[in-house]
Amino acid sequence: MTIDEQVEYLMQGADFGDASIAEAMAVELRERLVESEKTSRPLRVYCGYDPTSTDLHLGHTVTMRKLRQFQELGHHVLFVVGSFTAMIGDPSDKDKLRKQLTLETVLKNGKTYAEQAFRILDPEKTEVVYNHEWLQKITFTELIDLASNFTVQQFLARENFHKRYEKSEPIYLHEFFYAIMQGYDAYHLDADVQIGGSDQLFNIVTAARKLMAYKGKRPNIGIVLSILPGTDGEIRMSKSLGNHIPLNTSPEDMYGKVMSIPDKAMPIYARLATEWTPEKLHAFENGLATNTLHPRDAKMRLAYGITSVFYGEEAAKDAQEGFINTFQKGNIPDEMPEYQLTCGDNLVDIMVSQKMASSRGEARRLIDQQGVKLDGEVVGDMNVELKAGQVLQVGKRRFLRIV
RNA sequence: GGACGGUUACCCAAGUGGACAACGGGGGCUGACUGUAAAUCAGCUGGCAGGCGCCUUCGGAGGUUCGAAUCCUUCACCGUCCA
Repeated sequence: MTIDEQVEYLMQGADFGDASIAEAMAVELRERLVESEKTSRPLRVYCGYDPTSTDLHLGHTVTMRKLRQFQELGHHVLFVVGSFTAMIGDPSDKDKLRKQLTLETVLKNGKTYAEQAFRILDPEKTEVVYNHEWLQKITFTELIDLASNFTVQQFLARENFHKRYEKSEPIYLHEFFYAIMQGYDAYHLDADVQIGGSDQLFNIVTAARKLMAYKGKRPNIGIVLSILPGTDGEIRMSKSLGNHIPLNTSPEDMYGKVMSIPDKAMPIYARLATEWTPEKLHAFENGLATNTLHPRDAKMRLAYGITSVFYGEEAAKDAQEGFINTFQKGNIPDEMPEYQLTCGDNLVDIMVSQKMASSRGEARRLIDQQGVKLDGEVVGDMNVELKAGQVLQVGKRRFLRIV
């Protein structure tokens, strides 16, 4: 790739919310790539992850994939586990205060984080570091020195603080330190580039650059990426909102979940969650925009693309075939859980015990709503006799073979 | 330390003595339709129960009342402001 192509590739999916910042960052990135090539010094690319939970989802992989792109181009990645910052709680992604965690929890979570991250990152070119190792040692004197570079107004200008301030909601003093800590990470690690979601714009571009400059280092370049929306297509993907696509799931489930996103979310998923090249991406977007690509086929391509990243081509293909067979043709899937019928079992009980309904009331409701089928026939009577060999279907996607 | 406000189901949010298992929205589920688990439309969404019956729920614990999410007491947590 030429340098210009590299810049395009690396800036793909970026969203600074302001064209002039985007332009400035692209220019700086270009300069540094040129420099790196000349001196054969790989760039140090930093992204921090606060391990507040253990299960990664597709949203977390957006920045990881960006790191991966840098690795492909020969650069060095610093995977920072926010072992200290997670204890403070980043105010960026919420308009509410996040609860603080213990170091023990954070370290444990961090470990599983890094493990899952290596599905995407190249371990050879990744350095995993924990920021409590240096942040914990900062003295009050140093902190005051750092803090004196910022004004309260700068922080209040930031949207999420501003909103809370307007609504008279609490803003804790320690939340201001979060940005300073993140900036200190970049300084401490000699980062050339820092990756983050667009909620990190302030931390990366304002705080870190300012702090690095103050400490006599060259400010890092920020690459601020769009936020991946959840399966609802609206709000950022998050486990607590229940709109996430987990990494630890089956290929079928991942494929299906991608198929369930709204049509309008397809372009952003393609941009942020696939490994597609800029050309492939453009073709996809153009196809959708000009209606030459059928939305259903587009989404299938997307689901396939995303699933194959995590499970490989084979599994993605199987998942796709299963999807076509079951949902498009309405056939019964090849594989499904089995249930050993015993004398006296009735339908409602089985549905509950096999987790096809969360309560007997719900099971009845599903039957009433004609959502339950036996061998393809709608069940009208909840006292039907079950026989071995039958296939029980609840809704569109829950199946059980009676044995 | 003082003044005031809050705590409702998965989430947001109504409800200020009875008709409240609790408005509305989101989410989830089911159905119709379709282009897919998209969009749209309709229904469902505490538990138990083969009828309209019972049980648990509105921060916790007590109390008043025939009757409370609603009133009183007290405790806990959260918040804003003043000092």
